[in-house]
Amino acid sequence: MDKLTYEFYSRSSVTAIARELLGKVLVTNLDGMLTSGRIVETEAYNGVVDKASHAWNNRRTNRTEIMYKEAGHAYIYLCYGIHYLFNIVTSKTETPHAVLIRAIEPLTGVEYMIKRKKSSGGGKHLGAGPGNVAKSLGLTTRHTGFSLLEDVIYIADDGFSLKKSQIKTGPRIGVDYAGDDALLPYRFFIKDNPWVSGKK
DNA sequence: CTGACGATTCACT
DNA sequence: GTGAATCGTCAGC
Repeated sequence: MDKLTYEFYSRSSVTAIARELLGKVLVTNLDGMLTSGRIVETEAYNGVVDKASHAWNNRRTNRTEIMYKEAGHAYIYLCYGIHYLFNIVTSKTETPHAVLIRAIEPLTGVEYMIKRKKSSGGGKHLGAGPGNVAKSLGLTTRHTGFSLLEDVIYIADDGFSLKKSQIKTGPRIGVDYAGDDALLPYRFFIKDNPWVSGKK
């Protein structure tokens, strides 16, 4: 499997990157447990001009600083005090674009994913929804700043390809506070894939 | 220092 | 469909 490169992540179109991440394989090798899943749903966050982004209006804080760094880093943060959400930093340094991984189809290490979830193991809860993705793969805020160009957390192309007709777009989920920007078609997912989270 | 709240999930009615 | 869980972050004082 070919690992995605800095050239892939550093392009200026965050929406193109989010679309092209569909079908790729997200791999983590943490605590001696190798787990991976095929990406089936993503969302793009378009930096300073996107009200739904943490970096909207060039907001810089300790938390968002990682988004201003170079492409190919992991940005993971705690949401609602309970769930970790996994993002990939893209574009050039000082341009805080990011792609949120919303759902995966589990491939390897499924037994570890069930163990990580402890309660109510198995089923669609393993990969559908951004909180579940991070949970199953063992990702927490500790992993913010990790480089996806190394071997602990990375995304690879295993040759799986999608037809254009299999890729669907829609408005992002859970960002109603962003006004008009909540309507942008920045959510990308694979048509008819059972692992896509389908709330709201 | 304080208080409000979120790129969510799940159990329960 | 509704609401609780739960805590780091951020703005304001």
